[in-house]
This record gives sequence, structure tokens and C-alpha cells, in this order.
Amino acid sequence: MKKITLKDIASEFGVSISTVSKAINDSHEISHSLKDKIQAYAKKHHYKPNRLALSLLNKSTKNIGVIVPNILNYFFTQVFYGIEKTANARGYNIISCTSDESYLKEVKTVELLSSGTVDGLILSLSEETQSKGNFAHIEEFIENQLPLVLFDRVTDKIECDKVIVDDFEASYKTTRHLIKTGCRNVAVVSTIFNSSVGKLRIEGYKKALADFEIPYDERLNVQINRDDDLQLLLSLLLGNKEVDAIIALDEMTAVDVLYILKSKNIQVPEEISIVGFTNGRLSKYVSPSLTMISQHGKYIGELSANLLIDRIENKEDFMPFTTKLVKTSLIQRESTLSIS
Amino acid sequence: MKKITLKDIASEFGVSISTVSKAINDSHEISHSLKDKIQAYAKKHHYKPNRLALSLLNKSTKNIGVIVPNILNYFFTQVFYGIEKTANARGYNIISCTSDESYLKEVKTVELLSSGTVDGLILSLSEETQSKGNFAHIEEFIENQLPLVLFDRVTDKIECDKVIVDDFEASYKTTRHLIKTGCRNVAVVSTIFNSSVGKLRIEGYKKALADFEIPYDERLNVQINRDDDLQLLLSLLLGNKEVDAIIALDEMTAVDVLYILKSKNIQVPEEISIVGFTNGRLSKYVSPSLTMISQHGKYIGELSANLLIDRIENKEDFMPFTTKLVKTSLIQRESTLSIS
DNA sequence: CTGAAAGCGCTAACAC
DNA sequence: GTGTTAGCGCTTTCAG
Repeated sequence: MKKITLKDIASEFGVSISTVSKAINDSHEISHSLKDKIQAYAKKHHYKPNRLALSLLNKSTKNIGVIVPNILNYFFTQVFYGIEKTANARGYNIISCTSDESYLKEVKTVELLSSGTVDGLILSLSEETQSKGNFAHIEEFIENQLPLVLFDRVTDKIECDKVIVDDFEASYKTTRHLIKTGCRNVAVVSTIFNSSVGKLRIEGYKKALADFEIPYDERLNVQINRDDDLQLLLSLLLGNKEVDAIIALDEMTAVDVLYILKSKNIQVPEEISIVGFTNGRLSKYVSPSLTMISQHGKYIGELSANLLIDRIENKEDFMPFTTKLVKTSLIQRESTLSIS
Repeated sequence: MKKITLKDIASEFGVSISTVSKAINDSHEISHSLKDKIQAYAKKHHYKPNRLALSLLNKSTKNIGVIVPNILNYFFTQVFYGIEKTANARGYNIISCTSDESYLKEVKTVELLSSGTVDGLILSLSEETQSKGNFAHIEEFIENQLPLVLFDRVTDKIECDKVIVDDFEASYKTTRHLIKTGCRNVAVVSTIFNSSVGKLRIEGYKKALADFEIPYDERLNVQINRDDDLQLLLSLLLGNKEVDAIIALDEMTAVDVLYILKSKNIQVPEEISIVGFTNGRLSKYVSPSLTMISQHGKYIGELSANLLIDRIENKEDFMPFTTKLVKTSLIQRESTLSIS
């Protein structure tokens, strides 16, 4: 049995198509007897109005697009989870896409989504897009009158609602914490030095150093490219200076650093403390467990979805754009010393 | 500037709407001069045909629906990744939904998706659906002539393409491996005893025991409910008998078991070996690292997507339904003994 | 109470 | 070469 339409029901009862429509929508202008019969028939045959037709008519799809750089990253998975949950609760579906950190794929995806498939978009910029600094595709998206929420990886060049992690404060308080536990030579290992997020974290780190009158040392700021050998760069770092703490800007790197230190028989945290960004599943279970910064991904997702849907449903009122700053939490475990 | 339509362009040039359509689609029946002008105008104003209108016309949305029980589970994230990748490569978008292991949410989602939003569906049954055994919603989906691929958590009650992990073989070979390393009392800890997958794994386990003429002992088959205290049940298990190996049917449980054993000062693998299902990110990094069964999630996703899209694009030909059985790999790490 | 007609944005026969 | 018409599935005036 094929998908059933109003037309089918109409011819079945020998009435017009609009009568059927009204009957199904329980209009008062239709006689009870007819309504009952038609409704029963519709139920029996699992009639469901075609969403495409409705969307075309109402200019509202009840879909929202989500583009994240990499779904395998636990932080984004969590955000995604938060988005999905609140969007569903508010009657929206998610069209999910991955940019794979590629500028081109991001552009293509945004264009695709802007041609009528979604009522709005939640996006975290790909690394390549951020380092390129070319945002024409999202400007164009906004010109189509479609609301956009940028989260985590954002840019000043675009005016829209944003949800960002307070990365500056996060690395500031982390660095300060490390210093208070007695560390003097805090290094940073970053795989995301091109992204807005990576830069903010470096700024917070520098600010904390400055506040404690510790000079910033370029050599303690280690940038890791995709093909770089972390082991090698870490050896260089350790050869340079008496490093006593390392902040890793992502979870994977934090764990890798831990393992490299262990293989070098360096005691964590006695000799070197480690703190990592993104409190995922790994950090709790490695040994020693890692002190991490939680970004509250699920909450960020919820916030973004609510912001977007509010915007979708109040298109007339021009609310000013907001930027929500989500504070992080430092989750202390075994890889750092306690403040004495 | 609002979204631009054919109508807008038509009135701009004082021609008919269909002329514009033809011009934009580069039809030979339109004069070069007009075509050039219209195409230039369209490009300049970022004209994009409305996908909803096209979908309504072609009865093809180029969307596929994906419903997984829980996106935070790394296996499903991987499958999802695989689906996304190949669907995109073949020109399809993903509408992603989570059932949250709830029967009701699954039913609602399937119904929603069946009303014209997608060309087909990839689904892994929620645990509640499997234990309930009620598949009316997906039968109804199939009646709408929409192709369906079931993966991992499947059922015999539905005829469609399926992609499943060879869970029987997986636990068979795992159990056999453990026995060959000298273990005699292999226990199983399952949180998914209601699901098809969980049951198959128990079957494979039993078969291996039988092949080695080791009697099956009910007490070594531990079922954990969501609210149960693993620690307690494990203590009971260990009090019962000289357990020398534990197979955990999911990664989280494997890690938990490891930590509980460590807290009891039981040596892994010298006193007790551990093997877990799902080779996620945790198992490699805990200490000792865990021997795991990899289900090749990404590959399962790719396979499912290809199967579905093949079916979508060859609706006329009645290909018989296939069930693809994906073999697992046993990834040996430190939590098991080697075969001497 | 029921039906005809218009229109959402687009394409494809079929005229002119 | 260009325009008219019909139709995808549906809702919504507006007539009857």
C-alpha cells in the first residue's frame, strides 16, 4: 500500500479534496457523520499529511541544521546531544552535518542547507574556515533571513547569536591554579593554535602569568601540527627548561602527554602536573586520573538550540543578538597537586 | 534581501516563470542572450532552487533518516560517522534522531520521518523496543514503500536489509581464546541481556564452553540492570567460584570491572583476565590496557548507507533482502594472557 | 455543510 | 524562442 493522500480519500468517499482536509482537521463546517467516517478511514490507513507540502505552504520546515567540525570529538558529541534533546522537545528535527574541519565541505553544506531545508542553523566553524578567515558563505546564509547560532568556534566578523565557552577565564584560572600549587614553569601544548578557541586559551594563560609576574616564555608554548611528533616536541620542551606543569588544549593530547611522561619515568604530578581541556571519558580512567576543564557541552547544545528556536519563532521582533558565555569547571583529579 | 524565487526573476525581466526555469537549467530552447542575462542575475543574487518544491515534484528528498538508541555511545557515534560520510559522498543528507532507548520516542520518530521527510531509514532498535517485541511502527514504515536498513539491534520479525555484527562468533572466539590461555571459569557481565545482540553474545559464549566440554554455570552469567550495583554483584560473583576471566558486554562495564578488581587487589590478567566489547577510546588507555572486541562501527555505517541508497535508487527492481554479517576483531592488549 | 479556486516554488509537456 | 498549463499535496479563502 502506497502512501495515502487527501486525493485518495476524497475519491474513496466521492467528496472533494478540501472537504477531506477540513474533515481531518476537525473543522466545524463539516457534518459530524462525514467527519467521523473520514477520520476513521484516515486513521485506519495511517494517513499523515505530507510534511513537504506543509512546509512549502507554511514556509517552515521544523528542521534545524547542525554543522560540527567533527562528530567523533566527544565535546561535539555532547553538544550535539544537547541540541537534539531540546530541539526535539520543542518540536524540531535535526539535520546533522559534519564539516570534517574542511572549509570547502563547510561551504557546500551551508549552501545546501540554505535552500529551503531548514529553518535555522547551528554551526561551529571548521578549523580551516577559521584560519582562512573567509566567511562569505555564512554571510550569504544570513542574508536569506535564516537565523544562525554560532557556538564554540566563532568569529567577530559575523553578527548573530553566539554561545561560547569562557576559554580565556578557563585557562586563566587553570594557570593560576597550577601556580598556586607551586608550579613556576607552566607549558602549554596546543593542536588548535589557529582557532579562536586556541588563541583565547593562550591569552588567558599569558594573563595569569603576568598577574603572578612570571615572564612569558615562547618556548613553553608548543604548537603541534597534525603530522608532528608529539614525543619529539615534548622532549625538546623538557630539555629546554625545568617545566613543572603542562596544560594540554585537548583531551587526546593530555592523555598522550601523560603517557609520554610516564614512559620517561617522570612522576605525575610530583615532578610535572598535567591539566587538559575537555572532560571526556578518558581522563577519569587513566592512571593517574587527569585534572580536566569541563566545558559543559550538553548545556552549550541546549543553550544554542533554545537561542535558535527563540529566534525562529519570533522573526518579527528584532531582538538584539546575544553572546552567551558559558563558564567552565576545573575538575581536580590526581594529575595536579593540591594547593597547600 | 529575502530568498529569491523564479517568480522574482521572471518579473525582473518581464518574462514568464518557465522561461526563467529553462534559462537557469541551460535549456537549448532559450536564446543565448536571454540565458546569459538571466544566469548572471541568478548567480549574482545567489538563486538556489527551493529543495522543498523539487522534492515535492520528484518525490525524492535526498535525505535519509538515521535513528540510533544513544549517540553518546561510541559505537553508535562511529556508525553514525560512517553513515554520514558515505551518504554525503552519494549526495544524501542525514536527518539524525535518537531514540534514547525508549520505545515511545522511537515510534514517534519513525512516524515523523515516514511522512515525506526522508527517502529511507537506517535504524538500530531501542532496547525497550526489542524487549517489548512490538514492531508495528516499523512495519507501517515499510508499507509506505520506503526502504529500511536495520543495523546491529535487529529483529527477525521484520523483513528488510540488515547489517549485523557477528556477535555469536565474536563471543565464541573470545571465550575460546580465553580458554586457550588457560582460563576455566569464564564469567560474563551483561547490561544488555534483553537485546538481540546481548543474547547472541551469550549463545556464542555457551557454544565455546560446550566445545571445550566446560559446563555452563548460570551463576557466571551476571545481568546488570541500570540501577544495580556492579560492585556488589561482582563481589557475589567472585565469592561464588574461582572466576579467572570476565567478558564484559560493553566498554564501560569492562572498564568498571577492571577498576573494581584493582580496588580488590586482584591482579589483571594474572588472576583474572578481562575482555570487553566495543573497542572505544577508553580501553587503550587504562592500565593495564584492555583486550577488546572491535565491531568496526564506521564500516557498519558505510555498509548500511550503501545498502539503503542502493535500494532507494533501484526501487523498481526487487532485489532480495540481504543481511550482511560483519566480523569482529579481537584486539589483544594487556588484560589477557597470551596463548602459551 | 460542501466545493471550487488560488497558491506555496518548481518542472515538463505542449502550444504558439 | 517563449508562454501556457497542469500538477506535486496541502490549506485557506470565498462561493454556493
